[in-house]
Amino acid sequence: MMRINKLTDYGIVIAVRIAHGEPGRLHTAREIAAATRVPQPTVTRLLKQLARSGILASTRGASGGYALAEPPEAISVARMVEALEGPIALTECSEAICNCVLEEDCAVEAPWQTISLAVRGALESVTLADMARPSLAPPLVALGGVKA
Amino acid sequence: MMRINKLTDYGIVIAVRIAHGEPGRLHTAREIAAATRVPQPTVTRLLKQLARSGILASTRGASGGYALAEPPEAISVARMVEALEGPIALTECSEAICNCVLEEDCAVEAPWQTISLAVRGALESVTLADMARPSLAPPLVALGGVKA
DNA sequence: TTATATAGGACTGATTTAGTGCAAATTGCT
DNA sequence: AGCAATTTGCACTAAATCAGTCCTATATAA
Repeated sequence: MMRINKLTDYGIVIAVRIAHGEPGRLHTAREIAAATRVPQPTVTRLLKQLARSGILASTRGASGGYALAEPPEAISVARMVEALEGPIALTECSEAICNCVLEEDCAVEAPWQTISLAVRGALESVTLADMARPSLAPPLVALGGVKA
Repeated sequence: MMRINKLTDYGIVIAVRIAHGEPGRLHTAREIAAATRVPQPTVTRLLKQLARSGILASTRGASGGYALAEPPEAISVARMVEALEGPIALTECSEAICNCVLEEDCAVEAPWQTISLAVRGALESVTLADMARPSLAPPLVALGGVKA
């Protein structure tokens, strides 16, 4: 396991979808729901969240919609993950305040912070542009929905 | 968020606890529960799991208990995480078979695999020995339970 | 044979996550 | 001015996962 949650995954798929279009174009929640097959209320929620954290720019009213607020090269996966599910911290102890009531063995804390930083680095180094451009990555067979 | 679950965290704290003692010594579930303040049934469960995956060696019967099956330098955090919560995969798509029913935008898959590998590398590079030796890490202030 | 431990599984309650729904605010078009 | 399309912001429900417990069987030392 050890996974980011499904909503975050969807959120990124949605952002990738928007990145695919021409830069300035506006995308409505409905359009994206249809294209990604993610249920519309969920799409709506994710778009709001991404807009609130400055990754997407929203335009209200009729013929409104969402567009990227910055070029896709400037948006890291780390930023999207943080926008969608909060600070990247693998254990409770790697966050600011340690609530754990374990013994002094909780000196385990420091290594965890090191690990969290490394993970963060990994997420930081991949951008929305990388995600949107499928086959620049090594031949890893990117077929969705093929079952067996 | 994006965290490993509490049980995995406990499991590692438990392993660290065992690593602290003299190499060959046996530790019972009860002893470890008392030392770590993790409820005993939970400790029992985690010890079993760690033993089954070969990280701990168990001795049954009276005066039995658990010990590390290998030197702490040989046991990576990645291995413990995998023992406790299965393969490290950030999204469903980064596992062997992709079940996602999204559109072809699921080319997102390949970058995720890259990221998963990086994360795995981070977890791989820290060993139980590192975790057990608190202050070799930079001065990151390792105080457990301090609230405000 | 008895007390102490691990082994393995089934079960339950609590927490989190995924998904839905609705009323308000904003804007373009007629 | 009024209507339709669209985002905004919350509140709510159902489902999945997680944390924790318990029970029975097996092994070993004394």
